[in-house]
Amino acid sequence: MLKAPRGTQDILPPESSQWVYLESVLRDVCRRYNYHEIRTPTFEQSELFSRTVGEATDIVEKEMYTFKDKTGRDMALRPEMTASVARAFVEHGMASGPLPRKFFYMGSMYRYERPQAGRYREHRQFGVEVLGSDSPYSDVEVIVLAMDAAGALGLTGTQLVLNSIGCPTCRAAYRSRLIDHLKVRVNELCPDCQSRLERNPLRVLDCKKDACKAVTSGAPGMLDHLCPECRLHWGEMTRLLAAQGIDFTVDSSLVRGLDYYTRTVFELKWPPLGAQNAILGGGRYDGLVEEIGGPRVPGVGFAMGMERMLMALAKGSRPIGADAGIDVFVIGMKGADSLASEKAFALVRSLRQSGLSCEFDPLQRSMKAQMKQADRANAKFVAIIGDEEAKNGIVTVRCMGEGWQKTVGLDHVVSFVCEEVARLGK
RNA sequence: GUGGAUGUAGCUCAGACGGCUAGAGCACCAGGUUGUGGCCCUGGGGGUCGCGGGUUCAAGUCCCGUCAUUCACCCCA
Repeated sequence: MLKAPRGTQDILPPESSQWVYLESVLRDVCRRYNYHEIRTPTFEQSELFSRTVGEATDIVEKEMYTFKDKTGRDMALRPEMTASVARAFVEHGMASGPLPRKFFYMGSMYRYERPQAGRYREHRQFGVEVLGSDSPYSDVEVIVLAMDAAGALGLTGTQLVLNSIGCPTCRAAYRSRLIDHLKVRVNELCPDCQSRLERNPLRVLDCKKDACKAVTSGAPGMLDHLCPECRLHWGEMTRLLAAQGIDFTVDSSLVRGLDYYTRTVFELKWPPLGAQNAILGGGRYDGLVEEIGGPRVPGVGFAMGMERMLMALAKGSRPIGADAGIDVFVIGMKGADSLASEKAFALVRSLRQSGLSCEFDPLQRSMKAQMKQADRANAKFVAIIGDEEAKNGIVTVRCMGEGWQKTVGLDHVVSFVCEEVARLGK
């Protein structure tokens, strides 16, 4: 049997309505923050990601879905969105327009990983990007946007974790200092960390192995080695966050897995989710636009794992997205001729054109069977047209909730039902 | 990529030591009411027991492989 590829999933009704709900809440938050939607291609030249995300990162090294197109160009399904947004920003000369530009996006990302709960090969992200502002206010704006989005969705119990990884200059200095410190006891580190030592020493800091923790416990912290500019930015940003009443914890071991980050990095965690408990993550990327050949334009943003958010909402606070029922179910009884059925079908269309949600049974089953469907569809009203009604130009209207029914002339049944639906709605 | 657990109907699950036509609840369809839902009763449809090998007179049950899901590592959203 044919199955959906590993790590992918079908989103079926009624769960799909939860996605619609999630998307609508996020869009409304973005409207209030004046962020505008950007849509970019699902695949890009592979080079875009190897240059920005980083040649030596797991994402580029072993998780990208790459392929050659018919002319032999190296392409990749996008593993993340920030590089694409930056590319579009440069390609369309937005740097010479008003700055900053503020974008949001929603879409599928692709990474060849071992699937587990909260981690998929195709997953959907919502995210925002601000390009053209190096102000700590922008860092704080995207963070409070994230917090407000979580709040608007009713998610409680999240933890905001922050760190600064400095700029290329102070990070390089810190890096060699850290390597020097770790080298002294290199043989006490786990094999993973030994190989990480030269490639990505910051990662050694958040290794969970006790042996490594012992070695790193006295290690210097990045925050103590920021250059004056980075230290100022960090200080301002944390001060502004605190002034907004945002609780956060500083975690000097927080390192993001993409090379383009500078200064601020953060994650919003929701512990009950288990191993994959970061609902969203992001940070500042002041060198990214330049890296892809654009001007010096700073940026900051985050990405939210939408599946993870839905998992958290389902597991936590309150259920969402219950589908409301339909307004009217029209029953057309199959009689000696098809007159009643056809009149019923015409009525369905009129009701729909008038703005009501309406359903009928194309299989023209028995009255009982159709009543059952109406009940299952959670219909407020049932309109019945059988031989008698068709002949006399009338319709029997039944209110499912209140139990009554009456006959109404076919020519004013639409307005009658509209009024009744409005009455129930109050 | 590494390790553990799991895989029987659309869904949730039963199927002691291998042994007749593989079951239940829910869902679905029909009938009980010749034109009236929710409750109830009766009946019905639906399963290559994830897939492929092997052991055996006999495999849903045991063995191997494989695919998928899941938990953790890793990584990240």
